[in-house]
Amino acid sequence: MEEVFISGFDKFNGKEVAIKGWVTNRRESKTIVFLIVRDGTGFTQCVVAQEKTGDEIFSIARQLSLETAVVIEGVVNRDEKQIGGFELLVSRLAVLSQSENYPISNKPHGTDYLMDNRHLWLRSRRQWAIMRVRNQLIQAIHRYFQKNGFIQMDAPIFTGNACEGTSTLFGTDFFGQPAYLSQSGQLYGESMAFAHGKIYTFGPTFRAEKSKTRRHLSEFWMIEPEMAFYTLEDDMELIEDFMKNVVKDVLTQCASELKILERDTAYLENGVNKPFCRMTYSEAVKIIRGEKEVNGKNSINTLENDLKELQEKIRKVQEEIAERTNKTKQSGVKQGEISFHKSKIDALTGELHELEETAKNIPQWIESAKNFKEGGDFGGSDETVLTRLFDVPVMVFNWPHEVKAFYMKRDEKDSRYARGVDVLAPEGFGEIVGGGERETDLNLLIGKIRENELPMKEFEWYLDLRRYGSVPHSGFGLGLERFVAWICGLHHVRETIPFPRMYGRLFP
RNA sequence: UCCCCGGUAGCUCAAUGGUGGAGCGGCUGGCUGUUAACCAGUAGGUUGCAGGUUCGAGUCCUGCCCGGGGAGCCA
Repeated sequence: MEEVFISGFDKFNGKEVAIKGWVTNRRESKTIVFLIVRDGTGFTQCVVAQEKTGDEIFSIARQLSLETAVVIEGVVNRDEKQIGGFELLVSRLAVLSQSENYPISNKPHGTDYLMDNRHLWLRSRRQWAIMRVRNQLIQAIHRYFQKNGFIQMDAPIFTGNACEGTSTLFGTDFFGQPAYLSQSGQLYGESMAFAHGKIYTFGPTFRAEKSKTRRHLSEFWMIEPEMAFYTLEDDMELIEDFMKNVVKDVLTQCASELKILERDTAYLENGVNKPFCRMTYSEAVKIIRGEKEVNGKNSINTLENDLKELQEKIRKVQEEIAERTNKTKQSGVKQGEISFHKSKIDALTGELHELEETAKNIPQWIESAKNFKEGGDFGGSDETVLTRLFDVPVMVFNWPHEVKAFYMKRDEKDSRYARGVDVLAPEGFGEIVGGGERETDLNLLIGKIRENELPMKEFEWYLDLRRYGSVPHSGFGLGLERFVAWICGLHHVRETIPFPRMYGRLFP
């Protein structure tokens, strides 16, 4: 008997095989039991018919509880209606390990509950699909850089100084001296690029801000390429080519996972096929404020329309809830129907809360957009306002130098600006890449370090890069989890990493 | 740190200041090639914690804890 994986069923149609896995769902009737079994590589329906297996195996199948580990033998049968396109007609079945009262059912759960059970939640279908997309994206990133002559060289995680001097860092004790968990490998990346030309780091990064938003984690993975002899323009070319390639890679390799996630891939395909939008910070500010139109669309009007549409949607959802509530109260309604309406109402209530939350925010976003002061950094809402007008990622470059890190190169044509670039993903996902050209002038750098009141001594090694063969160079940082969230169309980055570490969450 | 919302059965949610409910899940039985299966029965509660107002508090007030969303900060 050949032992196979569910992912390889297509090679065994009509043949008898064995699989090992876990029962994720069971539907039973008098003479037939349907099991949904997962083996890590996929999910499949196993059909246990009493007349085929005999009474003993059939009665075992009837009593299988969720997440019981099993070994099953049966014939692979093509059936397009089933998940994965196949099912297994069971001939024999044995329990490897019984599971009782599994905490996660096929019914809706709240996020807090699911996060408390993250170690088990990872088994469920959506989470399984997300992790496979994450894996594919990581592989695609490595493939891209390795193919294009980049060397992976990782930066240290313990650092003696607060790199950019801005973020709140996690403090720790390094054999008696204060040390911090790295918030960026940026400065180390530069020195490695001067040794190897083109490098990238790929590692964990830590931020201690008490941020509670859908875009923040305390511990996340960042990819930071750094290239010698690259200008800002070269950097932007690379970012776009890189993003197009890895997104395309994931779209083709993870089509079935994205289908499980019910991801509408239109914007992702745009990202692959259409050129990204590029604009200067000053242009972006005009657009955000509504002073400049994009393809006939004005930011403020667009938002106001969004709000109207949202309010209309809220009204409809409220109506539907009222309607369904009425139906459950009418006499002579069957239990099943009541139950059906109940679950619909619960889902709608959740949807309503989210819609109301957004509706509450939009007026604030409009205000903030109208009153945006030139010279400031974009907030999350400004990013949404701007990207709402585009169906491709937007690259904003030449930022006011005050809002960017001290190492960002000053624009030679206009010293108010620094040669930084942020890439904003469409569909409200916001900034997923931040990068730019680095300052090459030793004295300008020293001035910036003083201006930011950073400890000069700690940066001496970094300044050496300008003393010994300083050349133009650029790089960028990509937030892996934000990228995964965009590709999967997820509401929150916490689902993009196996065990998220965020404000208020250290377990499991 | 600040602003808004929430905390009721294992889970998801109801309950004009007046006897705490439903669905799911569990258990028992029944029915059907089922797709979050269905039907009947059954068990299940210190309403986040502490105090206050009231004849009476899940509901009102104060403080605290926890969670969600947003601001700030950022990828």
